Amino acid sequence: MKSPSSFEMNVAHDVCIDLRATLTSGQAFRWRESAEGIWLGTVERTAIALRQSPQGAPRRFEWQTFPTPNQWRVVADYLRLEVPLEDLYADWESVEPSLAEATRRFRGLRILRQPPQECFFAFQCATCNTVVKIERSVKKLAERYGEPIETPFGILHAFPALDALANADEAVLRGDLWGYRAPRVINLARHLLAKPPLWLESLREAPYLEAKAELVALHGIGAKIADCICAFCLDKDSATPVDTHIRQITCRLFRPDLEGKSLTPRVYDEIAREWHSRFGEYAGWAQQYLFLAEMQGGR
DNA sequence: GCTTAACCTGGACGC
DNA sequence: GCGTCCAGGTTAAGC
Repeated sequence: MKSPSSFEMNVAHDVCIDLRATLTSGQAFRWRESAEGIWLGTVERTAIALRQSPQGAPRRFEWQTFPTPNQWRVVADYLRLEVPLEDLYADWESVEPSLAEATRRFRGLRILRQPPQECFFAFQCATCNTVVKIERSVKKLAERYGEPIETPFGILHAFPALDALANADEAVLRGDLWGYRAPRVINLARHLLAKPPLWLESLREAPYLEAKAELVALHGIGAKIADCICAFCLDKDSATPVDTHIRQITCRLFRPDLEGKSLTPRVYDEIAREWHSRFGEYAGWAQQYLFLAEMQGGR
């Protein structure tokens, strides 16, 4: 691995962001931190290096892109820097004081605008799985089928193209920790190939419920995965994926009456409506703070 | 409209 | 060392 000093980092000022919280909050699975405290990841065919500076400061960070340098738009778009986070905190805390502790702890946590295809397939892996294993599976998938991207830190891999996934070997995928999800990935890639080009991307323009309905119509995608895709790559800021953790948080904070009830479609919708009625247009962002607090416990 | 079982697999846990 | 359980769900069948 070459020294990271062989290139120059740009500096972004006056931006409310916490890179660690954002990149490790369970929305994206392929970011890794180098020994120098630089976060490395890819967006389509661009590799990105990010570093919080100075250590822990939430209003300034360093960045660079590879192989084409200085692609600020790619970075700003991915991190959704256009969203005025600090205005949202005030709104949320006025309606729900219980959020104040999480917004203080994870100040600068942002929802990402990921490449839709990577987000779509990464969350196929999330069913009955652990975050550590999801990360490992998605990494293996990219390394096996994705295009290499050269960086000063070594080779990173773009997320695989649709036709590579459609033609993937099921036995190989199963061996790469995808297990019973392997045939689902291949079938979904073939379904997407049969759609008009950029169909997934076009859902960014659709209203939330319409986009979700399109996703749920695909075999293998239920309400939770559809909401993850809507929230983490399709700009649906009010989408609130209801998983086992969110269900527990909701019962504890807002709806003790739902304790012990199965997560049927009716209960799922009821929980989602609860978050939307409290936090409105950016309910998915508010939810992410309490989700991360839950995942990290009292640390 | 709800419950249940099946679907891979690795790590945590109890014994 | 071994057995059991569980983990960011989805689907289909049975009631």
